[in-house]
Amino acid sequence: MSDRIAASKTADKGATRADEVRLAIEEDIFLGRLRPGTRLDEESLAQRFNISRTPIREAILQLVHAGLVEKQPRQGAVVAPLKLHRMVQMFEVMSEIEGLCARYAARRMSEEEKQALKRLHDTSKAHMEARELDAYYAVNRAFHEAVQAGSHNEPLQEIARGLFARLAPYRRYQLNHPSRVKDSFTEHDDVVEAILAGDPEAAYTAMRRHVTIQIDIFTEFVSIMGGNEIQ
Amino acid sequence: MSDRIAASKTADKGATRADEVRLAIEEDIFLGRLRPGTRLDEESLAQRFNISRTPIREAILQLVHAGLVEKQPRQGAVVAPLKLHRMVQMFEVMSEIEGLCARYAARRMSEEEKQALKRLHDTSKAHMEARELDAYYAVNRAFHEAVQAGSHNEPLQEIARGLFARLAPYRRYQLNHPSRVKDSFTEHDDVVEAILAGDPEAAYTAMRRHVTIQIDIFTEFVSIMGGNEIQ
DNA sequence: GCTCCCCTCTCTGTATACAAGAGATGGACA
DNA sequence: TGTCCATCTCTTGTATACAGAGAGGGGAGC
Repeated sequence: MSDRIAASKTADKGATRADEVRLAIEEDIFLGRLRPGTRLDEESLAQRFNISRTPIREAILQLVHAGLVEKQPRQGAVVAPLKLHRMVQMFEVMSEIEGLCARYAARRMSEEEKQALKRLHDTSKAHMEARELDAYYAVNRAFHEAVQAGSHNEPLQEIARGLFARLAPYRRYQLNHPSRVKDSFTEHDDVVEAILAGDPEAAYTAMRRHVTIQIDIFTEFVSIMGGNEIQ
Repeated sequence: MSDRIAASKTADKGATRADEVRLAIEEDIFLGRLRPGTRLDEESLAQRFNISRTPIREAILQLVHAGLVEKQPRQGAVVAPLKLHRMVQMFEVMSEIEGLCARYAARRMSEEEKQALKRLHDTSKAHMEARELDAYYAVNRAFHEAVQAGSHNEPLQEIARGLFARLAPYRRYQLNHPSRVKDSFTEHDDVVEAILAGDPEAAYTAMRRHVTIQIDIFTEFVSIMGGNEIQ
């Protein structure tokens, strides 16, 4: 399994082993190979990546501060087992943060940025109509990132990215919902229209509603699954 | 200088050396003993705290992820030298985040929390009238933290704390401004009134304005100092 | 005299060895 | 048979040793 590092896409020149390990574990969490609650044993990880425990520890620390992993002194690290009420709170914040991004984007996006956003949106329409779920999901993410970048506020983007990363492990449950893709597209439509028109409040409202709806879907999913801790 | 760790206030049972070092460096940054741009040499720090480089490295990593320190692979760590435009962006986000906290607080604070907030506010009034600047500053921080806690949204509080930590090194410039304390108190007054009355939008507006004013003061300070990078 | 290249030296990144705490396990006693 | 305590083991935290990358200085060439 030590080929994992070599397989890492981001072979940055200056990157350290710790960075590579972090990316690999991050991906494992995102893709569900490492599920919330899973113990991260330093020694096993060291063997898996064929390196010493030192860079493993650094990688885990980075993940702890990204909120993806929890760690108690002398008691090891586990993939963050999100409590339901905390997830709802995170979605709540996410809706405000993304709404804020949209508001700023409506005011600050250049004409080029607006056209790029429009193109992304059109691409997603094609994927929707072709029922290409994975592709739609990918473009959906790019769409949100474009709006975040359009805010022209780096700290805000960092916050949005951080929240997205922490919610990502759970997001895969969402687009399975029947007709969700079509609704999602319609909501995006409102956002794009408001941003292109340069209407900050409409953009804020549209984006905030779009993300808020995800909370409903998520809680619905959870109520079906039962339990107040998702593992 | 190795007594620094022993002198640490938070002698938590489970805390590691790395945590203690992090707290110590954090305090140095907040109090201006370590100024933005200062190089953090692992070996010197290890000698200063009389421990090995390993926990020092972990502490630095934690500070990097808190945004207080910047680090390039193989080129060491420096206390984050904030660019002016980034600082303004951070204040911009901070005003929205704190406004959001106030909005939620107006809806969600219990009667006990509201009374505690009122008491804090009364205390700060006493300090203002007695012209006790440091005491006012301390209570001011407690006031903001109380509102944040009143939001009953942990991720939101974490974001607010993170931004506060990153802005703290520069905040000391602010309350020196003539009559700032009195204005600050008046603005707090509006916030308290709105929260006690349970008026979310008024609370949001009042808090947002309170923080936004700090941007003006800050940019004024910078324009006096000149330069677009603060060291 | 200036510039460019190479060497050296310092500091970071990684490996490995050691220490210490937390949980598990087994035995003894009630 | 159940519970409590001691010990033991396993994992994490820390120290130290080693390796390798960058930066800086000195010398050679132009």
